[in-house]
Amino acid sequence: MAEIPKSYDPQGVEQRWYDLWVSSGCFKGAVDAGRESFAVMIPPPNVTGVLHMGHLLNNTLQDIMVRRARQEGKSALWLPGTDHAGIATQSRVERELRQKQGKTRHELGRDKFLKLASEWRDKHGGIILSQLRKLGASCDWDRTVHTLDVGYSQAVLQAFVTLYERGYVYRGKRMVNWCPVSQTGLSDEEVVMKPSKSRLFRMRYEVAEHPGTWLEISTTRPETIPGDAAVAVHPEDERYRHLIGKHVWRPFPRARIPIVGDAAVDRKFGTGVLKVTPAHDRTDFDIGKRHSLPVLDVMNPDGTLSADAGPLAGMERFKARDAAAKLLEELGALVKAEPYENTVAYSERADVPIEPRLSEQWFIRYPKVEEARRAVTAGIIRFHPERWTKTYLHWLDDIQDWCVSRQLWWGHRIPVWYRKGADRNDPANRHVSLTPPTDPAGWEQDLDVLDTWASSWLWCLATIGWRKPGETTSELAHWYPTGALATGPDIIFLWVARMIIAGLELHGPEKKSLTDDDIRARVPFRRVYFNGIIRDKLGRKMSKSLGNSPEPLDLIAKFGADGLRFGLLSIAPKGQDILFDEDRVAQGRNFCNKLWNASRFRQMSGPMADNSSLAAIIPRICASSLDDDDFSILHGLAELTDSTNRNLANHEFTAYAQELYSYFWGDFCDWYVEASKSRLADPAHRDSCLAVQDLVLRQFLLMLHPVAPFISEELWHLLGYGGHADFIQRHHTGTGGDLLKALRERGIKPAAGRVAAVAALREFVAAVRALKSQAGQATRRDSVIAVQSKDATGRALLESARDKVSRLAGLSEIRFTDDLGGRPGSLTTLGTVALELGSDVDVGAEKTRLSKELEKAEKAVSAGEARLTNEAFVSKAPPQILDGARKQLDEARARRDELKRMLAALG
RNA sequence: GGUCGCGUAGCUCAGUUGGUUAGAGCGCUGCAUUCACAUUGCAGAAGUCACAGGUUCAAGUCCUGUCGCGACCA
Repeated sequence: MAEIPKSYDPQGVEQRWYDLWVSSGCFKGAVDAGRESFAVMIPPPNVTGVLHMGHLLNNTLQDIMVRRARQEGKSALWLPGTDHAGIATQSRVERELRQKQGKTRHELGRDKFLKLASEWRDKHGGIILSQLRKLGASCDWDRTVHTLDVGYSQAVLQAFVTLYERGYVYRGKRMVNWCPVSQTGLSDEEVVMKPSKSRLFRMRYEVAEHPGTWLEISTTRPETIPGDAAVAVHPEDERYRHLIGKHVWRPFPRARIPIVGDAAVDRKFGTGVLKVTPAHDRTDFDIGKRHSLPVLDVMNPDGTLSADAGPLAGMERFKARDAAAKLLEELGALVKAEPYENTVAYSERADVPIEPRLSEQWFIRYPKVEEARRAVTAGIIRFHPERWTKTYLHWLDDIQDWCVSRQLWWGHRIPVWYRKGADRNDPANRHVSLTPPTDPAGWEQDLDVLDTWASSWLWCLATIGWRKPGETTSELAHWYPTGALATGPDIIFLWVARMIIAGLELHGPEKKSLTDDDIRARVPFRRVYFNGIIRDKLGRKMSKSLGNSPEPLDLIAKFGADGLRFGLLSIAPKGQDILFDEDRVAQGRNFCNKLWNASRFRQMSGPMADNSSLAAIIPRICASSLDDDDFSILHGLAELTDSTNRNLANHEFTAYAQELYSYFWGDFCDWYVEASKSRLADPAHRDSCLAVQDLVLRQFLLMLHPVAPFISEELWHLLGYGGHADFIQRHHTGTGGDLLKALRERGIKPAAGRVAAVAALREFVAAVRALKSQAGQATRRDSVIAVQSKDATGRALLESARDKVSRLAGLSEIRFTDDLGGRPGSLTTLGTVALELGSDVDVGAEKTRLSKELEKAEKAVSAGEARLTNEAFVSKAPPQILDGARKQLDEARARRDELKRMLAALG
C-alpha cells in the first residue's frame, strides 16, 4: 500500500485512471440481452465549437447517470458524436476560403468546397469530444458518430423519403425566414425576436381618384415601398371604408395601386392604413392572396434591393431604408419620422435581421403530433423539471410546418431529382429516392440540403443502427428507447420535440395511430433532464464577445475534474439558470481534498486490514466496543445510502451533492473522526473503530463515484477496497436497508435513539466551546467546567462520554454541581454548563447575551401558551404536533427560568 | 399581449403531500497552527421568507391580487 500524499493532486491521478479505464474497456457498451439496458446519447456538440461551461454541466450530468447505471449492474452505454452544423460550418469554411484564397464557394465549385469543408471538419470537429475526456466523460469512444457518416446519412435521407411517401413532405413557394448573410431559408425555430430601436415613418399617398386627398400610412420599412401592391384598410373602419375600391399613387416607382378592405388590418396601429407588400411580409402575402394582388419581389437574396426597386436598386437594405426616407421627403410625402421600439426577427446564427421572403422550399408537416402530446401527458416520457412539459405542449398546440430545405452545400443533399425543363411542382416530374434516377441525363438533383435538425432529430435512432422504418437490429432492440436525455431547455423545440416525433413515426412499422404500448416502444428516451443555462456572476449569458466565459480546461487544471464536477453540481439549482462563480467551484476542490485527508488520516491511524469486500469489513467491527457515535454514524450512512438512491433516481443532482457533502464533512470528519481519536488511542477499541471508518469510507466512495470518478477510484484502490483491475464501477451500495441488515446479522444495531444522544453531546460540546470562545479561552486550553445536569440520564450520558467531551471541548475537568452560582452559563439539553473561572468575564457582555436569549425564550413561552390555550388547536391538531408543542413549551419555560436565574446571579 | 419561472441572511441558493425554534455554502468578525487536512478547525454577527388580502387550529409552503426580475411564445 502506497502512502497517501498530503494534499490531493488531481492531475496525475486523472490521466492515469482515464487511460486505464479506456484501455480496460470500462466504457464499452455491449449488447447483453440478459441485463437491463441504459443508454444515453450525447447531445451532439456543434463541430465548429469548443468546450464551454454549458457542456461541462450537461456532460457531467450524463456521466453521473451512466456511471451510476454501470454501478447498478446495468448494461450501460454513453454514445458520443457530433453533428455537421450546416450553416455554422459552411460560414466558417467560406470565411477561411475568402481570407486564404480570396475565393467564394461558387468560384471553387460544389465538389471542391465540400472536400474543403470535410477537411476542416476532420481537423476541428473532434475538439469538444477530446476535451470531454479531461472531464472524465465515460463515453464509448469507439462508437463515435457524426451526422455525415455514410450510414447515418443513409438514415437521414431514408427518413425524408419515407415521410415523402407517407405524404408528410411537400414543396411549395412560401414566405420563409430568409437570412441574407447565410443566404438560406430558416425554420421559425431558428429565428429570435429582438427588441430594437427603429424609426416609424408616417408618409402620405395621394388618392388617385381625388387629387389633393392623401392617405397617411405608418411603416418601419420604407425601403419596401417599390414592392407595394396595394394599401389596405379595415373594412369596418369608418374613416376609410368609403375609399375601398379606389386607388392611391405609390410614390416610387410611381404607380397606381388599389385600396383594398381586409380584416387583417390593425385599426389601432399607426393611422390604420397598411401598405401591402406581398413579397416581403407574411401578413401582406396573405392579404395579397385574398385580393389577387401581384407579388413584387424587390430584394435580392443577399439583401440588396433588386432592379425592380426603381431608385433604390442595388442598395444594401438598410442604406435603402435611409434613401427611401430621403426620397419621400423630397417628394413631400414624408409626414414625420419618429423613434420607435419594436421587435425585429433576427437570424439566430448570423445575428442579422431576417427578411420574410418568398421562395421555393421543402416542408415537413409533423406526423404523430397527438401521440407526441400523449407521450408526455401520459408520463411515458418524463421531463425534469416537470414544468417544461407545458412549454413543450404549448409548442405542439400551435405547431407550424417545418421548412427543412437550406440553400447550402454542407449537409445532406435533398434526395429529389426533377425532370429537366418540367414543372417541378408536379409530383410526376420528381424522383424522390435514395438512389438517383436510372437515366440521370434527363434529371437534375435539387441543389439544396436538409436542415441540420432534420438529421439530428434521428439521433437516438440512427446512432445505433436505424436505417429504415420497420427494420430492427439487435443493437436497436437492446438500446432503444434510451434511458435519459440531458440537454438545455433552449432546444426543447429544435431537438427534443422533433426527436420524439421522429421516433414515434419512424421506429417500427407504419401505423396511422399509436396505442400507449406503441408509444412506449417508440419514444427515443424515457426521461429528459433539462439543465439550466450557465451565466456569469452578473447573470449575463456567457459569450465570446463579452469574454465572460472561463476556459473550461483551465478550470479543470485549477480545481481538478472531480472538484469542478462536484462544484458545478452543488451550484446548479434544478432547471434554474446558474450564476457561475469560481469561488464556488473551489468548494468542490476543497471537498476532494477533505476526502483525501480523511482517507490519509485513516491510513495513518492504524494498520490496514481486509477491506476487500463489505463481507470482509463488517466482521471486523466488534459490536461490544461500539458506542453511540458508531451507531449514529452508521445509521447516518444507511440514511445517506437511501437518500442518494432516491436523489439520483429523481434527478435531484444538487441534493445528491449537498447530502454527500454534509454527511461527510459535517458528520463524519467534524464529529465522528474527531470523537474517535480518544478511542483510536485505546488498543481495546482501535481495530473496531477503524473498521467502522473503513466501512463508512467504502460506502461513501461508492456513492460519490458518479460525480467524482477519479478520486473515488484512486482511493478505492489506495485503501484496498478493490484489487488490480477491480474497478469501483463494478460495485454498488445497495440500499440502506441492505446495509442495516448486514450489520444486524453481526449484532450491530444502529438506531435512531443513538442519534439523539450524539446530537445532545454535540450540542453540549458546542455550548462549551462557545463559552470558552466568549471568555477568550483558546480552544485547546484545559478548562474546567461545572455542569448542573437536568436529570440522571443526562448526567449518565456525560459521564460515559467524559473523555470524548473533554477532548473535543478542550477540558481538563468536568464537575457536577447542584448550584452554579453566579457563573456565566449556557443551557443545553443535558443541563446548564458554566466555566469555572471568574476574573476575566465580561459581565456586561454576558448580561446582554443572556437578556437577548431571555427575550427569545419569553416569546417562545407566550407563543406556546397562546397555542395550547387555543381550544381549536388542542382539539384539531394531530397528537404528535400537540405533544411536540407541550414539550416545546415546557422546555421554553425551563429555559426562561434558568436564564432568569443566571441573570439574577450575575447581579 | 399570452405562458412559465423567480423574489428567503451582504451574495448564491436549499426548504419534497401546510406542522415543533427557517437552513447551507461563500463573504464578514474574533480565536486557534508540534496532535490528517489553512484547499483547515472553533465560535460569532446577520432574515418582517417582495407586498397586500384570504383559507386553516397552524402558511416561507395553499388561493387571489399587486409590484419587481427573467425566460419562452406571439
